Amino acid sequence: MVSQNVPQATAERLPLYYRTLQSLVAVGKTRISSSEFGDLVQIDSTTIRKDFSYFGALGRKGYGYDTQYLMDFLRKTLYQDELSKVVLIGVGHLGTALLNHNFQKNNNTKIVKAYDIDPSLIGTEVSGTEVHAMDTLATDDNSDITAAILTVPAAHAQKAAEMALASGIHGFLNFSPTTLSLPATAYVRHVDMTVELQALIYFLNHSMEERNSQ
Amino acid sequence: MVSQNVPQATAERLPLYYRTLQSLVAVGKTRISSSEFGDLVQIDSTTIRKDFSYFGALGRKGYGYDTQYLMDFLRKTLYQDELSKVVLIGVGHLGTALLNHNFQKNNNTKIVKAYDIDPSLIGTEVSGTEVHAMDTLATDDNSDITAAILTVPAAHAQKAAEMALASGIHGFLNFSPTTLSLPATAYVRHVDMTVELQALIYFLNHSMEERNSQ
DNA sequence: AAATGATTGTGAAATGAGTAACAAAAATAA
DNA sequence: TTATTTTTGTTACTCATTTCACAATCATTT
Ligand SMILES: NC(=O)c1ccc[n+]([C@@H]2O[C@H](COP(=O)([O-])OP(=O)(O)OC[C@H]3O[C@@H](n4cnc5c(N)ncnc54)[C@H](O)[C@@H]3O)[C@@H](O)[C@H]2O)c1
Ligand SMILES: NC(=O)c1ccc[n+]([C@@H]2O[C@H](COP(=O)([O-])OP(=O)(O)OC[C@H]3O[C@@H](n4cnc5c(N)ncnc54)[C@H](O)[C@@H]3O)[C@@H](O)[C@H]2O)c1
Repeated sequence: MVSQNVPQATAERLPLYYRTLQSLVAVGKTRISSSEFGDLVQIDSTTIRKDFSYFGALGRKGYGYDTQYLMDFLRKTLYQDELSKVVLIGVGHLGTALLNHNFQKNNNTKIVKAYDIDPSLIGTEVSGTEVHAMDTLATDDNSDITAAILTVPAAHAQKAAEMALASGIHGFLNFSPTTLSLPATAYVRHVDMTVELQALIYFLNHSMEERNSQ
Repeated sequence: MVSQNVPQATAERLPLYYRTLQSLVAVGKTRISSSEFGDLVQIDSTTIRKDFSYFGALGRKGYGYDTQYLMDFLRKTLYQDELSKVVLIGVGHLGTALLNHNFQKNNNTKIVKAYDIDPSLIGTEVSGTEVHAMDTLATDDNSDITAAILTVPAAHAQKAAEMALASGIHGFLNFSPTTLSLPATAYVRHVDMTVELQALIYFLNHSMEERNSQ
């Protein structure tokens, strides 16, 4: 498989490239150069070319890249053309926002069900997604589920992740502000909005200082 | 100022360190070694020690770090002990979740007001935060505001950011799936949940392949 | 008070990512 | 057809970050 040598940093940019190509195809743009594409996503054109080169020669010299071809290639690379099913655990404020958002529109990805412990939520539908009881999670067969989105309070995130793992889920997108300790068979990505906001404020404070002192 | 030589990667870990120290202090732990702390946040202990070393000698050899002291130090470094005011633009599903969450509890950070274009929202309070009309944003004086959280639809993010910039806001936490083009005086952080989910699925697919082929 | 053990702080080495430079190739123009 | 322009793919280089290795230092035990 080609993809074994793809650097982590490159792999993390692919979804952005894919989404940007979708927009380009949608507005009827059939070709684009690495520099124009780079301007669009605010990444150096050399980085773009290098990223694509890990997958072979996707462009044509003197011409650029065919948007439709590149988009199709990335779709296959990212999803292997299969629908990825995910579950959401914790139907609170953030969980409800995510259910409403629905990732399916542009990606081969769907939240197929949700879990919560709140009896008043269990059995209801939130934005068309059924809410199941947390009790059933560990014993359910979720081996066809790619990933779980964790939007439970921090104190319950570890336990919830373990239950999901027991049901056959190996991927986790953790929105709660806590680190998960899971066996190496699991893969966790952590989206920490609080940290993002704090980091933003830190950089603002310190870049201002630099300007003042110069 | 010491902080001029702090690498970006280090600066981005500080908020996580700070929050973890808060938990440790809360449960009464008074000292911790870099390796125990590293286990907790899942970062190599050498990286932890090196990160702290950019700020001078914060620990004691043969002993470790004093949690209270380190926490206080990081609070001052991160916030300079001033309350950071932020605004939120776009009181929809995600915006409402963020307003409800309220970052103030653990950080010196507060969402002081919100903006939206929806007439049915303008003038109301959402989770205790007043919603202002978008019309007034560009002409408001927001020079005391550190950052704007952008939770408007992608098509409106650029315009909203420009208006906020005009009102004196220079920091942006952009949740919409689009790249912002702003002058160098602005600092933007992009939280793209769709990209996170796609990247997660990509890594799952490809690490599985590797396992199968080995 | 001396010996032992723990743990930091830090140069040096290794890894990884981003950037620059440019030959090769294809497209386009003359 | 030939010349010129465009733009890729890639090699070499630079920069940033992580990891290694270990002396220096402090805490703790005897
Ligand atoms: N709301 C935000 O904007 C925001 C921002 C950043 C981080 N977060 C984090 O996301 C997580 C959820 O935030 P929220 O604002 O949606 O909280 P919330 O309290 O609104 O929702 C939590 C939901 O999880 C359910 N729950 C509680 N314990 C559970 C368990 N053991 N198993 C299954 N479900 C359980 C609750 O019934 C509730 O529906 C928290 O960890 C929070 O820190 C939220
Ligand atoms: N909801 C999610 O979980 C989620 C997840 C990932 C990304 N996002 C992104 O976050 C953004 C908001 O998502 P959402 O689900 O909250 O959408 P939403 O439609 O629920 O809310 C959007 C809000 O913005 C307001 N708005 C629209 N145009 C505006 C303008 N020009 N100026 C000011 N306010 C304006 C609307 O009145 C509405 O209140 C979108 O860009 C979305 O792609 C959302």
